[in-house]
Amino acid sequence: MPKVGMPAIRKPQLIDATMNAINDVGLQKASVVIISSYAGVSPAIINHYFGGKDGLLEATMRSILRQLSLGVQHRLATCESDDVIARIAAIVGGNFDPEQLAPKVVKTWLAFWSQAMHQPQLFRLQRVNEKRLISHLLIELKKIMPGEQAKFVAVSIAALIDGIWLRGALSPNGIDRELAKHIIADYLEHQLTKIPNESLAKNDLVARKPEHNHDYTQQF
Amino acid sequence: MPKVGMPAIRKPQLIDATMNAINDVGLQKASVVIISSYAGVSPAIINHYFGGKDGLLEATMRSILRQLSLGVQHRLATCESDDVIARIAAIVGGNFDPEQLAPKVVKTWLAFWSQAMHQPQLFRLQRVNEKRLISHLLIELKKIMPGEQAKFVAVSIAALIDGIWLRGALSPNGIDRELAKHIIADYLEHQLTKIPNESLAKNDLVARKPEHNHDYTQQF
DNA sequence: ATTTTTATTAAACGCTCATTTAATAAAAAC
DNA sequence: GTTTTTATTAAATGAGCGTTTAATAAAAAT
Repeated sequence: MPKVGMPAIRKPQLIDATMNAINDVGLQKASVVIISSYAGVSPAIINHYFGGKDGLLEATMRSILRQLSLGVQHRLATCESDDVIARIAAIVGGNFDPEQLAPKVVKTWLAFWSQAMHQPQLFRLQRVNEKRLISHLLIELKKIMPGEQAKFVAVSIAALIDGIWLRGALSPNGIDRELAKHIIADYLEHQLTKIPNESLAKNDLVARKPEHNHDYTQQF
Repeated sequence: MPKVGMPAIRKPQLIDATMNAINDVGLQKASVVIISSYAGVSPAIINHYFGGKDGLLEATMRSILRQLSLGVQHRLATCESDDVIARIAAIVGGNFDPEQLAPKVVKTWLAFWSQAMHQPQLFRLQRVNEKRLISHLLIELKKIMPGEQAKFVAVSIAALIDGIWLRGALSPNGIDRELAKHIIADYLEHQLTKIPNESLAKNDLVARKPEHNHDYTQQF
């Protein structure tokens, strides 16, 4: 008994309609009537495919997160595994992918970001995404600097990504991809001059003089 | 005919109730019934004092923004006007003031941040606040580095502030004030080593080798 | 060819929302 | 001390919400 429903069109169609509705009227006013009218179908069909409005919203967020993840993966795949700087640029570039910067995606992102604080399922998705970004950065940074510094730099770069993204989201001009990459590349370049000498020897990842006792990656 | 209504308690009381309601149930579910019950008054009184729910929300955001502005002003007032690093630390410190980091303030902030994209009045408030931060930073940075670099550093620090703030807002551990200050101080320290020599002479603010032709402060 | 399952909708349902109305009581003005 | 203004509420109002129901038609399975 095969379980594939014929119209595999409906789900993506409704997810896209959700983003367009949020783009136009905001999450607060994006009712099932409005969303389904964007998709040209009946409101009741949202329950049929997603079990309710909440299910549709969660699926929409998942869709955006998956797209982001794929973008980063693709870019990483084109880098040599020992070219750390290129790989960090790939991670950053993936987060500033044109598709991620489309107004409807940006507005949907931000809506969910604020919504996540009061909806456990969205909150979990958000956290997974945050941790993955930090984790990707840490893997690369630890190849070239002590663990403590790597954590510090990872949370700093993550903050820069989110901060530039957030500021751009509310700017009439949108997000300037090239400026974003420039700021972060510049930051990384400066941090590289700070690597203690003995860490440049292979396999030496011991942190020296840890100024904080924090686990930065837990903090964020 | 004096115009001062007696209960000047009501407005702040309702604004505080609004933040508490948003903290507990989120903006989406913070109805006038819920908010007014937090304040222990009738829902109708919101219309009396604020002309409607929108007026109350705008007043709440104004209240938070004014508090932020005052915090920065106070800290700046305790700095010598030529101690640029201390003054930037004051601006950063004001943005990470304990009062601004209270959960109810953080959640209200974030709710408005996402709401602002679809509500012109909130959007304007948001923009004014963003521009003021950049402006404060620029005034200080221009004292010690070329204009182009100052703009670049200003938007970078602003992005760090917002990014750290945003990431912390969604972290179970909240925002780590000291780590935030450390990251930004560290960033600034590195930028200071990059100042071209002739700019260290007094009154020389000419930008050299502008790599971008952007006006960064417009971009954000 | 008949049955069963899936896709879809229009309409109804019950609920909650923000706002208005009408009324009352206290305060201020005169 | 009477009038006017202000503060406050309970109740009514009407619109909009997400979801359910009942019905239909198409597709798949038998």
